[in-house]
Amino acid sequence: MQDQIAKLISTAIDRLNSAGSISAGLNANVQVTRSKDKTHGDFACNVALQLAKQAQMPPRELAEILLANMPEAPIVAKIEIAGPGFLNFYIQENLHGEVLNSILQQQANYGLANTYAGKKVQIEFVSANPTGPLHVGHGRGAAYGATIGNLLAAVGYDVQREYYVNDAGRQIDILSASVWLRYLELCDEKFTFPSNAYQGDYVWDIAATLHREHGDKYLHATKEWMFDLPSDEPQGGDKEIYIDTIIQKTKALLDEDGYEIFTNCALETITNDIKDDLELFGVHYDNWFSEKSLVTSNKVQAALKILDENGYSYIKDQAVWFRSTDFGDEKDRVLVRANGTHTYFASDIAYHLDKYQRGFDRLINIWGADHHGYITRIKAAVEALGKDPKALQIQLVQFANLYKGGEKLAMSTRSGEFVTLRELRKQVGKDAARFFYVMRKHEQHLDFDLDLATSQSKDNPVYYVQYAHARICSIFEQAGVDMQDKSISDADSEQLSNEHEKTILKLLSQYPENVSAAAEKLSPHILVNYLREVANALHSFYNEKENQVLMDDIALRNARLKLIYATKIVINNGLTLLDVSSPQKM
RNA sequence: GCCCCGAUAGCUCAGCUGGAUAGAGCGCAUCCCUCCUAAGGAUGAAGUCGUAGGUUCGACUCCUACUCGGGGCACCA
Repeated sequence: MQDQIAKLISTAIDRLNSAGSISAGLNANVQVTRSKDKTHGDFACNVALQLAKQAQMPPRELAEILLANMPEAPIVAKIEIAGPGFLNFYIQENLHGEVLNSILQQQANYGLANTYAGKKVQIEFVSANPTGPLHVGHGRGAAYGATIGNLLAAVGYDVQREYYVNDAGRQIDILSASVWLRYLELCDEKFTFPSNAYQGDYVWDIAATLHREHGDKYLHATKEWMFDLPSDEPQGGDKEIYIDTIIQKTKALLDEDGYEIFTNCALETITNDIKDDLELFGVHYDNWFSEKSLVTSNKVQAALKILDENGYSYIKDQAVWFRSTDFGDEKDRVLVRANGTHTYFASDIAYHLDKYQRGFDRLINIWGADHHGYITRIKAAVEALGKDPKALQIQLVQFANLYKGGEKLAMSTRSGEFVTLRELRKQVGKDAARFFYVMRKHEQHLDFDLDLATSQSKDNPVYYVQYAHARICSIFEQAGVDMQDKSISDADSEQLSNEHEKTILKLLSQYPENVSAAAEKLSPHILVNYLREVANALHSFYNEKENQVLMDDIALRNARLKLIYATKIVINNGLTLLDVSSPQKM
C-alpha cells in the first residue's frame, strides 16, 4: 500500500517536471510513512517539505500542486494537506478488513517476504570455547543470533548458522591438563590444583569418565612431575608460566596418544554438552566448524602464505607479524609466535578466508562487546587477503546482567562460580529466556530480571503476549467453532467498526513491515515491541463489555472470531520467529 | 591516552535512515469481574530528551567539544 501511494506521488512529480511548470526539475526519493496520529490519516508524505527549496515555493503551495496532479487511485479515500505541507492519505474503509483475508489465506506465511530470495547469508554466533559449559553471558549471543537467523530467513535469505569450535590452541591444552590433574586426584594423588586451571565440576566429571574407562593406566605419581616447577600465583609466581609448565609435563608424561585421549574426551564431552544446551534453548546450527580442521588441512599455512605474497607480513623478533597498520589498525599483530606456534588470530584469518571461499553474499559475525578491539584487525586481514571487508558485518552484543531480588548476580568463568545457560533455562524456562534476551537493542546493556521472567502476570511481557494467544484459543473453545470453519473465513469484516477493532486491524496489517524492519536492522526488539502492542490491543478489546465476541448477532460474532483468529496467527508467527511457544492454554 | 556502546518520566526502556502536541511498561493515585481465563482492562499525575555550541524551513534523531556510566586496547582466546 505504501508503494502504491509513493507511486502516486512520483507520478505527480513526473507530471510537473514534464509540464515544465516548475523551473527546476524536481528530484526526490519519495518516502511514505504511517501516520502516528489517527487525525493525520493512514499514511503521510513529507515530500512537499523536502522539495520546497528546489521548487522555490512554500511547501504548502507545492503540496497543493502535487495534489492537483496526482492520478486517481481506488484505494485512496481522500488526501489532505496539513500542517506545514504534509500530504495525508486516507485509505478506503473497506480495505482495512482485507488484511484479515490475506492473513487467513497465508497463515504461517503471512509476514514472510522474498526480498532477498537467492541470497546466501552466513551467521556465525556463540562460538564459545569448548572449555566449559555455556553460561548466561553466551545466552544473549545465542538468542540474538538464532533470532536474526529466523528474521533473515523470513525475508528470503538462504541462512546458514554456524558455530566455530575453538578446538585447538592453548586453552584446550589447559583444559586437557586440568582433566588429567583431576584424574590424578581420583587416583588418590595429593597436590595443589593450579590456580589457572579449569576449576569447574564438569572437569571432575570428565576425569571420572576417563578413570572409569582406563583405571590407573595414565597414573603418574606426583613426584614424577612435581619438581622443577615455577611458583604459582598464590605463591607469588606467574600463573600463566606455571600452567604452561604443567602442560609440558602433562604432554611429556602421557605421550601423544595418551594426551589425545584426554583432549578428545574433554572436547567431546563439553561440545556435546554445548550442543544439547543450545538445542534445548531452541538454537539450531547448520554447521559446526572445527578450528583444528584448519590446522590439519594446512589452511592456516595457506592463508598466511597469501598474506605474505601480498606483502603484508614480515619477521621481527623471531615472530611473523601482520602489517595491519596498513589498514588502520593501531599496531601490527603477531601471526606466528617466536616459539613457532600460530596465534588464534592466524587461524581466525584462515577461517574467514574459508568463509569467503564458500560463496556467501553476506557474512555476519556476532561477538560479545568485549571483542570490539578485534574488528579492525580481522577486517584488515580480510582486505589483505583480497576480499571485500564490506561483505563481513560484525554485530556486537552488549553484556547481560542478571538480577534477582533486586540484586545483581556476579559471575566469573574460570572460578567455576557462574550461572550456566542450563540453570537459567531451568529457572525461567526457554520461552522467557529467549524473549528476555532479545527484548532490548543488542547494543544496549541488558538487565535480565529473573523474578520478572518467572512471574506469571501482565508485568512479564512473555506471559502477556502468550496469554493473548491463549485467550483467543479459549474463546474459540467456548464458541465451539473450529478456526478453519468456512463461516469464519467468509465472515464480513465490515462488521468491525469500533475503535478497538480498527486498532487491531491496523496493527495486523503492520506485521509484515515490522518483520522486515527487524530483519533489515538486525533488531529483534522491534518485533518484540510489536507483539506487545498486538497483545495489548487484544486484551484491551477483550475487556470491553460491548466487544463480547460470543453473542447472538451471528454476523458480528463471526466477524470478531475472524479478527481474533487473524490476531492469533500473527502472534503465533511472531513468537515462532523468536522461537517462543504459543500456548493454547495457560 | 586511544577506540566502541550508552545517557529520554521516580525505575526499565521504545522513538522507524530529521518532520506535525516526545511514547510504552513498572511504580504511584482512582476505578472495572451476575461478563468468552482479573495470568486482564480503563483513567490520571509525571519529561529543560546528559551539558554547550553548530547544520537545517524543522533536531531526541545529524556534526563538534565536554561530563558521567559500561566495555576494550597481548607473541590470550
